[in-house]
Amino acid sequence: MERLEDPPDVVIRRLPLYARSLRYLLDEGINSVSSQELGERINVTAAQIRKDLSYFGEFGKQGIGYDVEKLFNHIERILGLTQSWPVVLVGVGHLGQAIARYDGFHSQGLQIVGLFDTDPLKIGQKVADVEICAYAHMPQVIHDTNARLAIVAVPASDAQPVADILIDAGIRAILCYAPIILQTPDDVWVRYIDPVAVLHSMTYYLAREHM
Amino acid sequence: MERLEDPPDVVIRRLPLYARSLRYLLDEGINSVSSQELGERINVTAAQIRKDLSYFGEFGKQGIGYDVEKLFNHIERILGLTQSWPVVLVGVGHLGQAIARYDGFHSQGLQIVGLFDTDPLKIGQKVADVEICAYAHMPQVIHDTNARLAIVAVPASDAQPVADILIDAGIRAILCYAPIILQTPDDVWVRYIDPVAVLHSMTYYLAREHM
DNA sequence: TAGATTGTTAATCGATTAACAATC
DNA sequence: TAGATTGTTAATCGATTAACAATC
Repeated sequence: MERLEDPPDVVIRRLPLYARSLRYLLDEGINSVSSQELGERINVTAAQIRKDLSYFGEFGKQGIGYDVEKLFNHIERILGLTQSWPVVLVGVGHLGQAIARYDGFHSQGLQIVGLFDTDPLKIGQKVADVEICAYAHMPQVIHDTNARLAIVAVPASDAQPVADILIDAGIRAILCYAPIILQTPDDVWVRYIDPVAVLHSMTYYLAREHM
Repeated sequence: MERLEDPPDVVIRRLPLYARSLRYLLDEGINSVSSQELGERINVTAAQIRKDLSYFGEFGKQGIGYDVEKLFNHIERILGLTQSWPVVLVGVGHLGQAIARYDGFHSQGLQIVGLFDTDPLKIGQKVADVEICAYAHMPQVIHDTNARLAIVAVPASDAQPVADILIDAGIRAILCYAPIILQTPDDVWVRYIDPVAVLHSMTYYLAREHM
C-alpha cells in the first residue's frame, strides 16, 4: 500500500463543500457526476477537485466520473461524519440562540449538548431543549458529554477567558464568533466567523467601483 | 509618483483584521506599535504585515514602528470606511434577527436599511427600528437607499432567486449565510459564512487525534 | 471501437518568509 | 552613536492548473 501525502488544510476546508454538493445531487436523484460538473456547481476547477480527492484515494472511474452516493459516503467518512459530534455553545444572546435553534447543525451531525451564559436571568431556561448553565458547569458538561468542539458566541471581551476555560476542560476545536483573535495552544484548532470583517473587505472594492 | 501593484484579495481580507486590532490598541491607549507586536496579536508574521501595507504606501518609521491612530485611519480610508454603508438584509428568521440586532454592524459603518422576508406574519413588523417588507419592495428600497451591499440569511432553497433579485436591483456585494454556492455575474462580489462547513473541516482533525 | 474522464505529473502561478540596506 | 524597525527584494514555499497516459 502506497503512502499518501498529508492533505493541506486548504483541501480539508473544501471537503465539506464537496460533501454538501454531493448531498444536493443525491436529493436531485443524480447518481453520477464528473469532476467538471461538480466543479461548475461550486465554482472550483475540475482539476482541483480531482487533485483534492487524490489525497485520499481513487474514487472515480475513467470515462464515467464519480458515483455520487459512493463519493459522498467516502467524504463523510474522511471528515469523521459517520458519527455525531457533541458541541457546547457559550453565549446565548441573539446569535447564540439562533445557532442553538438552527437545525442545520443537528441534521449535519453536530449536536448541541451544552449551553452556557453568565446572565442569571437566562440560566435555568431552555433553548432547543437544552438548559442554559453557568460557566461553572462547563468542565462537568464537557467531561460528561465528551465534547471536543465548542462554539463561542460571547462578546469580544469575554472570548479569551471563555476559550481558556474550554480548552482547560478538554475542548480541542473552537468556532469563534467574537471579533478577536484567540491565543491558544498549538494543539487546539480555532476558526473564526467574522461577518463585519468580511463586509469590510468588500467595501474596499465597492469604494473603487466607477473610479 | 510610482505605480503600486494591485493588492491581492488575500491582502484585502486581512486589512479589516489589522484595522480592528489597531482600534483595540487605541482603546488601550497604546499609540505606537511595531509590525512584530501587531503580528503577535493577530497571529500574523511581522514580514507579512509590512508586505501587506507596502501595497498601499509607507506608513511607518524605521526604528520606531507605526503610529496606531495614523495607521488605523489609513486602513479605514483604504477600505472605504470613512463613510457608512447601507446594507439590506433578506431573511428575518432567528439568524436574520440576530444580525439585525447586532450593534457591531452599526458601530462599524454598516447600516441595515432594509429587511425583507416572505412570511406574511413578519411583514410590517419592526426589528431594530427597521420595518420588514415583502420581497416585492426590494428594488425600490435598494434604489432609494443606494445600497450595494446585501446579507442573505434565507434557506438554501431561496438563496439563488433572492440573489438574482438583489443583483438585478443593483446590489454589488453579497454576504451569503445560506449553505449554497451562488451563481452570479463576474462583477458581483460574493462571500460566504458557513459555520457547518467550518465545523466539519475541524471534525476531520478531531477524528484523527490519538490515532 | 471511439469518446469521455480519471488520477497524476510537471509547469505555472501566487503568496509567504527571510534578509538586509536604509534610516529613524 | 547604537539599537530598532521599516520597506523592499529575492528566495522559498505551497497551491493551482494544464496536460496527458491510462482506462472505463
